[in-house]
Formats: sequence, structure tokens, C-alpha cells
Amino acid sequence: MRGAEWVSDAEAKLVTAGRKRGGARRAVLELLGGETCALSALEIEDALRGSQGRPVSRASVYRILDELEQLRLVQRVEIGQAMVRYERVCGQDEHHHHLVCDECGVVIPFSDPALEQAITNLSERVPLVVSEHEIVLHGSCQNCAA
Amino acid sequence: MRGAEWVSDAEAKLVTAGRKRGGARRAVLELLGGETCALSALEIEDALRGSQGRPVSRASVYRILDELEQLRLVQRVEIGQAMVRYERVCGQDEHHHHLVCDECGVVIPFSDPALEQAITNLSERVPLVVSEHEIVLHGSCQNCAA
DNA sequence: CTTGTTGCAAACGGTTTGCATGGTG
DNA sequence: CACCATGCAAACCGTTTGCAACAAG
Repeated sequence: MRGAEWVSDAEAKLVTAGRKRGGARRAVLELLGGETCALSALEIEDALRGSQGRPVSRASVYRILDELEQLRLVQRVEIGQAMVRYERVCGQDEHHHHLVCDECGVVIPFSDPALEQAITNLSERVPLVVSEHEIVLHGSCQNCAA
Repeated sequence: MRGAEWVSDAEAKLVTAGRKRGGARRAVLELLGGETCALSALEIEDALRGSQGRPVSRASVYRILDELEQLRLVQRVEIGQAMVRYERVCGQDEHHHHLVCDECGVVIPFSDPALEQAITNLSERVPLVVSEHEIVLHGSCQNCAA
């Protein structure tokens, strides 16, 4: 799913859910539509306060992300670093996980079919009705390990 | 590795690292030695303030966990819930990951050789020198799903 | 006695909330 | 004009830090 597509899909779902259209929310949606990997609320606030889009108050950023999460339009990504990150939810084809460099903090997405298969198999033998899974590999990125 | 064994191993490593023996640290070590799964700093503080062991100030709990992490005696477990958890590091044989019920918050350990194998294979094809990995399955536990 | 250890209270930083204002339908 | 959306500032809560009193070797 491309970004623009995701944005219009999200706006439609919001209206269906009985929400009105506000400028702050549109700005957040458009920023997330242009990203494929995870951003923190504070990074979103900064990006919007900068050149991309229009400024949105911190409280609104959190409230909007919360709404979007409940509608399953974005998902939380918790990779440590003392803060939550959010990324847009796309089709299965774009499902991915994250590599985190513990030295510089950079976050890199990856995907691996064999791993997904192992998770799928596992999910059926576990005492939990699994709705999501998260995999994080920690280490040193190519710059930092050099 | 049993708990008592881990505690004495940890104390030896601390002395080797030039640390002195203090009562607060011993209390934290003994509590962690009796647990196999992850606790948060606040849970540790509460447990020690209760019947188990002796009270330890919050700052000391955090400082001690930090020391133990640097010596690789405990490891951080970040499964969301807005706080970090810690658990003792044992041999490979006890390596495990976590199931989290998003409704009641309960944390259940599990292990799966096929998954570990997939992670090991993956680690070599990724642009990161991988030092650790973390896998969290979210969903509803048997109580909450019923 | 020298140096690590601990407790207390204050500082921090990400996140949430209360309340008044403003915009949408 | 009813109700959602937004901004601002204050409250929250897990975590960290400064500092002074203490204890181990």
C-alpha cells in the first residue's frame, strides 16, 4: 500500500468512525503516509514544526496517534530507547521488523519469511491468542562496528 | 543455572570488578535469584519493601540493576507497558522470550528452538553485528480470551 | 582512611489530562 | 449550534542525578 493510498483510506475510516476532519490530524496523517518506518511522537512533533506540514501541539500528536492505533491504522513499535514509536499499518506484503544499533540508535527495517513462518507455527502452540508479534535485533550497525 | 548458583556467581563477578559488598545489592541479588522471569524496578522495590529481603531505596535499585546489566548478569526486557523489566541471565538452555497479554498485562515466558534457529540464520544476513534479540508475542491470555 | 555504597529529594523527559477555545458538519 | 478537535499548561510516572552520610576493605 502506498502512502497516499493509506492516507485516504485512513481518512475514510475516521469519518466512518464519526470523527470530523481537523487540520492537525491531516498533517499527522500526511507525515506518516510519507514514512514507511517507525517515528516517535516527539519526532513527529518536530517534523511538523519544521518544514513538513504545519505545527501540531504535542498533546494533539499523542491523541491522534492514540486514535489511529485504536482504529488499527498505525501500530506501536516498542524497541526500547525509552519511548514508543509508531508506524502505519500496511498490507502483509510490507510487514517488517527492526534492527536497532545500541550505539547510535539508528533503526533499520527488515523482513524474513522464514522467521515469519516460525512465528506462525509457534503461535498455534502457545497459551495465548496471538494478535501481534514484535522482533527486535540489537547490535552495532555497520558504521558503529567499524 | 539455579538461582543460588547465579547469586554466588554474580557476587564473585562483582568482587572481581572491584565492587564492595553492600546490603542493598545483596537483597536485590537474592530476589532476582529466586525469579526466572522479568521484573520491573518498581516491582523489585515493592517486593523488597514487603516481606522479601530488606527495603532498598528506589535509586539504589536502579543503580544496582544498571551495574548488573553492564556485567551481563541481568538483561533488560522491553515488552512495552511503559517500563523496563530485568531478568537474570542464565545459560543458553534457559534462553527464552515472552508472551504478553495486552488485557491484563501478565507476562509468560516461552522458548522455541525453531524460532531461535531462524534468528540465528537471519543474524548472518543482516547489516548489523547482532548481539541480542528480543521476541514478544502480544495477544489475550487464556483467562482474558475466555 | 580511602573508596565504593546507599538514601533522600530534586531534577528529567516522555506521556497524559483538564480546561477553555476554535472549527466542522 | 452541538460536538469534535486543538492548544496550552500543569500533572503524572518511571527513571536519573546531586549530594551528604555510611560502610567495606
